[in-house]
Amino acid sequence: MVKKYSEYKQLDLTAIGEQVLKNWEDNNTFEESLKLRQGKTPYVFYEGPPSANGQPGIHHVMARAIKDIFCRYKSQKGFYVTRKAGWDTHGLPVELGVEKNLGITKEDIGTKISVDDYNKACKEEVMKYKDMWDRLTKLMGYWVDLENPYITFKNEYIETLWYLLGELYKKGYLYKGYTIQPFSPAAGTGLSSHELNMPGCYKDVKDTTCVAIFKVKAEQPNMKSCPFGLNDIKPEDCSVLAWTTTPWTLPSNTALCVGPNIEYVLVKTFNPYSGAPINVILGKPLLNSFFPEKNSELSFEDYKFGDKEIPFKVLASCKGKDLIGLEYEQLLPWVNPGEGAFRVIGGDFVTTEDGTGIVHIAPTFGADDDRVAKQSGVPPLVMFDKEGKRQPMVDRSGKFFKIEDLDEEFVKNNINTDAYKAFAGKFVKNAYDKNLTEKDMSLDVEIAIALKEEGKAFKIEKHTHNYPHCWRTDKPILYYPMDSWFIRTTAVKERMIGLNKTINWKPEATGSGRFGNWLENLVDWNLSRSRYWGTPLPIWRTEDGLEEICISSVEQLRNEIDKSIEAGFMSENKYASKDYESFDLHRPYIDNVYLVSKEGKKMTRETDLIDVWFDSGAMPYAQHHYPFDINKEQLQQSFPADFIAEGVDQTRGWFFTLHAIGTLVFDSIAFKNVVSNGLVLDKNGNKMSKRLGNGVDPFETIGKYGPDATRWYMISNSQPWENLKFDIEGVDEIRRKLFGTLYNTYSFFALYANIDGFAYKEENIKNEERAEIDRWILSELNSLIENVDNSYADYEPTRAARAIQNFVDEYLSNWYVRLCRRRFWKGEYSSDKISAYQTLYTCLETLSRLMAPISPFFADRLFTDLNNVSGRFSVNSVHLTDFPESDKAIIDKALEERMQLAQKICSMVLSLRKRNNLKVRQPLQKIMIPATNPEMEKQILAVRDLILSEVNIKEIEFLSQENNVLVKKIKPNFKQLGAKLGSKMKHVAGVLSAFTQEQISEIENNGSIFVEIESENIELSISDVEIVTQDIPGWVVMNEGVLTVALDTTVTESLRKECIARELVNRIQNIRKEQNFEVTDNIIVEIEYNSLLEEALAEHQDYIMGETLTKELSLVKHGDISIIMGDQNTEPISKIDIIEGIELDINIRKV
RNA sequence: AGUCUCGUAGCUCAGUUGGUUAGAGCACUACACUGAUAAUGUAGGGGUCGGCGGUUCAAAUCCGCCCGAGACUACCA
Repeated sequence: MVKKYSEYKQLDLTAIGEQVLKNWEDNNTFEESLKLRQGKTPYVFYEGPPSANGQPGIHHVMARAIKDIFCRYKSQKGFYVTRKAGWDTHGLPVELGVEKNLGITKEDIGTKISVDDYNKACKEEVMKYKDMWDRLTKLMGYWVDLENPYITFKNEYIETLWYLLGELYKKGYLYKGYTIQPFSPAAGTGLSSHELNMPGCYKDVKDTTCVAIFKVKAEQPNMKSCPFGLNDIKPEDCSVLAWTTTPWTLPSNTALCVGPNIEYVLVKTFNPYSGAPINVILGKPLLNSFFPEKNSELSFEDYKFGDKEIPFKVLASCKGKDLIGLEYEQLLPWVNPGEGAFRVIGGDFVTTEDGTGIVHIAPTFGADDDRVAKQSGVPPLVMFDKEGKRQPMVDRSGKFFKIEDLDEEFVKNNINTDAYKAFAGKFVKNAYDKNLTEKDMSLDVEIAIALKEEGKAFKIEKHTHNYPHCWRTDKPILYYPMDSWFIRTTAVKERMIGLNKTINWKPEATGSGRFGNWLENLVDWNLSRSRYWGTPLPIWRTEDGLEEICISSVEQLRNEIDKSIEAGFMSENKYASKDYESFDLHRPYIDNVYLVSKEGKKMTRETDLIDVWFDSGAMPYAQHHYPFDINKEQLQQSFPADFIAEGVDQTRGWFFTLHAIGTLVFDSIAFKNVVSNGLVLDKNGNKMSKRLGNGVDPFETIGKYGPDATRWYMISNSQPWENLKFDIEGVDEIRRKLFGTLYNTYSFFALYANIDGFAYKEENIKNEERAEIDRWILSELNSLIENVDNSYADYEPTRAARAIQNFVDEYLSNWYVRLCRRRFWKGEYSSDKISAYQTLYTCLETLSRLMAPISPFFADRLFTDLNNVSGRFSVNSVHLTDFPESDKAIIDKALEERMQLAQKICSMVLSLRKRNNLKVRQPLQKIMIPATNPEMEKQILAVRDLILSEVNIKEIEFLSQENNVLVKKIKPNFKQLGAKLGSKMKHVAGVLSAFTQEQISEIENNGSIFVEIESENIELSISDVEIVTQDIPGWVVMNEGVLTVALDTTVTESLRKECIARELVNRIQNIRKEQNFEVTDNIIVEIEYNSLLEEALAEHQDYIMGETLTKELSLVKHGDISIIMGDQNTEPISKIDIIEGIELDINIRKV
């Protein structure tokens, strides 16, 4: 039995999704697609691991569609594309989720709940929505190996991380330092920026602020001359003004920071609190906020201490960079910070919005401060506690260190006890001191007063500013130096920048801009996190910090523990077994491991966990348990990645950590191509959020519109890296426009191919023997293949999708199928008909292969529906076929151009008909086209028949340009003339627009013409201008660009008869349809007599009968039709209206 | 605050190296077609190309500033 093409009642993309998914599962199609390519060149893809502790959203469909598209595409291109899934399982959100579920806080860990149970809860929490993720992955058609994912909490995974850290340690890239982090003395804990960004944390508070006077030193070893160019002023008579909202940090000041490009002034005035004459330096833009303009006229001689208005005089000005290096005396000489302090340094972040334009730098209490101080080699002000540890001036409870808590030696050598003792032990914020209230005098005030008394304060006032508070205690936080482990990324900064330039970023700007800038401003990677649920830092230290070890494998750990047992620091080795299921590398188990140092001292693990970004950045190696399960050669099979894709928010996340670890450990990029996709917003452009309830449920969308429409919409609507405004109506539009059209085209094909038994068994008809329109659509198809192939290869899925859409709608459906319809149902099974079938079949089959990466389900259905009959491919899925190859020999650009010309002409004629009320069914005699050149005439002639039949016209007449009935219009060829004439362009344009018909003829005939512009003769050649026909008197005319079409609107008697014949055909077809005849049924027709109809029949009877499969056609007198009503065969009489105002009876029955 | 991206019709988007009527689809209105028919075509309205300034004979396009949206990084005297 001949197989039939499946025909469907209607398009149901959801059902297609489900059925095709089932086929894939039944046939293991994904595995097959891999097997098929085994041994071929690998195309390496890395899955950026999602965290399954949150539900997947529609944006995940977006990100995963992009990943899937290129993996499928490359697979079709013959590469071996393995795709290992992964799960990101560590991190704060997991901890917070667990705490919320169990109703506990961090403090309860170890008391209300054992750390053991806590970790168990984390493992469960992190996989909470795994099933949902797996379901979405399958439903949306994302092919990734879910059976063997890498999971970041597995011991094997962690072991690879330790190995990598060990490598970094060996290279000296791992070190302990400190960073300035938000710290809550009230809660005694550091805070993450995440916690700081919780609503309500930033509050307006009123604090005492102080502008301090920093006296310039007499000796200036760094300055060759006075930066202000003044010789008569001694340095020691000058001072620098700096403002602070936290006067308690002033004793820790070690530098002052100016903006290199900001202008500064030296101002002569008096100290408002002492009346002493001084010269102060401050930012010029801020001059008047300290010195009202009017006071510049006050007399210095008349000033008396206590006067409200203080005179001032600007002596000179200079740039900030000129001040760099200026040394000053320590403001509050309590503690000696050592060499290099008390200098003016430069920093980009300095503004002149408030303050003095000069920033007081206390490196221990500000992140910016710390950074610029390090850059300039300025030391922080630190003290040493009893244990010999470096400490800032403030301890962890928020007070200045008590002298008795400090190292005696240090106190003796570096502390001015007399000055410091008055302040030691005081809390820097009253909120930290149980014995104080906000009404009591704050340390800020005390210090400000002390400065005032010493003549070192210029302005003291209350100031309201926004300051972060601890979300748990509601008390202000401090920025505080905290111990941290770092990776010295700055050591390979240049290398990272260099390697980044070899990465293909989509879009390019993210790579060079956002990522590039990030690398330019690279700082060392702070690895430390004070948490529970994460990868532990594998470093053990002796208590004095003099000896340490970095463990880089479980085996090493095992051996070290054995040594430790021998030394008596441990009693048993819980890591003795080689079974990775038998132990756990997480806290708290690992914290119970104590090792022994070379000197025989006990070593304790550094309690920090590492940044979870290290987990994901290490996935290229850890997913394969490198180097324990695979060696370096094997690693190179899957490193670096050819392609990764993730949201643009990963720039500083995953993209960075992949790149950093790749560079640090392997001196290599980690990925060659990266697509960073934008956000998915709601249809109004707002971010989707639970709070707003504007999120789109991916299951609902896929359930309603099917996975293909959803994917296609997301990819085609905007470039992946732009934000997508997700509008469900758009998905429906894709369903209708693209899949609906394609479905209709397929249905059309299937209908007739089934009738004719076309199964693509015949030899391919040679291209040159095919009809013009066949050659055209095949040319367009091959152009499309090339275009789509290039777009995918360039990681431009949107371009590919749009090109396919355009082809399906504009070319295939709206032109090829429309014009070729009758070739499919009319006539014998001739070679022309076979050519039509082969052509349409080829288009559909090729489309299925082109669109397979984007709409994998529909494409597969289309492919298998076709292939089940033709058996052209031996595989049972489009995803097992190769990507189509463009046949250059079939591409005929001239043909494509002239078909476009034909389409344009048709559209113009239809428009003319419309305007003149001449329906298409009314045949008309001719159209006239002025041929601009012989080439154009030739092109049109080649497609003449298509045009004529499409617009129902008998002939085309070409008018030569010399024809003087044409009314023409001339305008300059701007691009060419503009370059030539420059500023005279405007004049010439004006002159040309005023050209008479005679002048236009002159330039046409002579090839050039002289025009006078500003009494200068300029020669214009014919190529400098564009001449178009504007009108043909007596005709209805339309023009578009260079093309002009005129229509002969005369309806002759003969044309009218022909129209009647066509009307009749139309009515008969309608009735056939109404009565549900098969398209192949032959019929007998009887119509009521009418003289006009009779005349029309006389000429067109054969045509009418042929079109409608009528075997007998007769005209019957009015009333006679009813006579045969008694016949069983009879169908009811219908009324038709083919001639204006006359209704005729008609009867149609099957033969 | 800094860095980056984006801003074109009611909506979603095109718009080549600057070149003169700024395009397409959707939606809306009218008409047509009817052997693809729960499809299709044609026509129409609708734009200070975010704003201002500059370069140029010529700017949606190049430059500067500003406004708006978003992301990331910060939160600071």
